[in-house]
Amino acid sequence: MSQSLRRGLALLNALADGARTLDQLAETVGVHKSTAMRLLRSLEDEGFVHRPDSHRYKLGSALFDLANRALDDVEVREVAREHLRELGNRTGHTVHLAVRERDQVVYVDKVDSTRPVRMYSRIGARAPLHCTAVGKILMAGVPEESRREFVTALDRPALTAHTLTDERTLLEEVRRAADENCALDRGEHEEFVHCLASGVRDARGTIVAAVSLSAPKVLLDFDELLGWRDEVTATCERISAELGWWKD
Amino acid sequence: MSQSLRRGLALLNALADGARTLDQLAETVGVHKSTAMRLLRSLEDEGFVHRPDSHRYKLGSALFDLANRALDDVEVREVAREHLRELGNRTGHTVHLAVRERDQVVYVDKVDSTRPVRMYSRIGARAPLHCTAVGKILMAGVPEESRREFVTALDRPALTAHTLTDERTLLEEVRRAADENCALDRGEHEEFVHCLASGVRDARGTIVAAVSLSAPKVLLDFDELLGWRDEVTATCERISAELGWWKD
DNA sequence: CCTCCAATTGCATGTAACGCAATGGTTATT
DNA sequence: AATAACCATTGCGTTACATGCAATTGGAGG
Repeated sequence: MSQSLRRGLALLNALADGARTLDQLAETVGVHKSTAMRLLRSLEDEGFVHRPDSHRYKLGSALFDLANRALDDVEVREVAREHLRELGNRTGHTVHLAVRERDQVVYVDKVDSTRPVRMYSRIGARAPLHCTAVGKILMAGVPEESRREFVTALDRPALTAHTLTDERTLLEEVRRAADENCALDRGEHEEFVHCLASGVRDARGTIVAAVSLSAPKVLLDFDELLGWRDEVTATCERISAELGWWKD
Repeated sequence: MSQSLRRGLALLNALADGARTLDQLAETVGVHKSTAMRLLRSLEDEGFVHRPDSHRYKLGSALFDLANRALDDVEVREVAREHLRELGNRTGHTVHLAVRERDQVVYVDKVDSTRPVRMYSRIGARAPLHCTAVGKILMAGVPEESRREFVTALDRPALTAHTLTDERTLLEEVRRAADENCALDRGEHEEFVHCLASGVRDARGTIVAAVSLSAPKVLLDFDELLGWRDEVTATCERISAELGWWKD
């Protein structure tokens, strides 16, 4: 179904990690190079692909444009921006804003750490729900009646030695996240990084985003991280308030 | 050629200004709704489209991801980042980093003005070459032998009363931009905004990007703008130096 | 319970996309 | 300078794929 569209998208994905030549692209996508060329031509006409010179293909600006317009569409982002910056300044650590998309976390904004040792992350990056602090918060936002089912259905691969793969334990963590509006990731996603997250609610009380503070363990030990807890939840409450939510 | 791919991309464009329903989308791209649905399904599978609920389609996170990875690929961006920030802090006005893509300017980074009156712009946005300061600089980067031809071939619509539509005048401006590494836009793109730009060179001496300072005329009169000229060119020289260029 | 609106599926048709192989242009190699 | 290697591009014949239609399902609201 929509073979050529899928192939076109595959080409874009292939281009995501740098410029490629036609043959390489044809190869990685698994089509004849003439086919690849015709697809690329369409992509180029629409500005999704750019050719700096005749035998190199790169991603084009239509993509930047689209993505940034789409990010504008994430209303919470604009509201949160200033608050995230402030949290970043106060703590000096990396701050993320994340939303849920199906069974994944999507980072929609971030404030970089001011410390020399920075984590690598990128707006638009995605991560699993089960092993991230933001993920736990966002799962806590799933209506209680379907939450169990949702968590059960989730793929829960162990990404580090600390990843919670057990359904019961994870459900318990999510419940706690829901109660306390605070969740943790103790190196469950990346061995040497831990995070603390809290949720943002809109006017209807639905959790629409999560804010997290992350740092390499070498820079910030666990107790210090917990020490920022109230700052993080307060930030979320301020954002929620701007979105029209009143804490009952 | 690649009809379905083109249609798929058209769907993405249609989604760029907000969530839409299936029928609306089918309508705007001019296909039967069953066709639209099948295309959307492919887009959704690949994460380019997201359905928050069953009858709304939005742009998906694959797009954010792709775009931000592509932006990482613009090497000059990373190098420039800090310098732009500094220029922004020093001047308090909006700073843009732009590259050329065919016959357009693409903004790849920006630092927002600290003033209450902000201009609206967005990373990934595109603009014409002939009526922007960055555009003139980037055209100055076109090799001299083909420059005339390039400028001539350009569409030069008048966007404001001040837009230079005349080929000779524009060529002259571009030549001056090349000589002085400085170009101006006196409300030629947006009536009430003026800009000053300068170029960034890579190790081979090629102009790979332009840095501009923009402000609404009400905030900054023309002489004040010119007063920042040396700051802007110095910023570009620092960036160029980091890219391995030595001024001869 | 019925109505309305939007999403979805099955099916028959024809076109649009495909792979192939040959050509043309540019850059490296001897 | 000649040749090899690489990459992009085009014409062509074939068929798989995408399409529009019309009927069906599913949900929201009265």
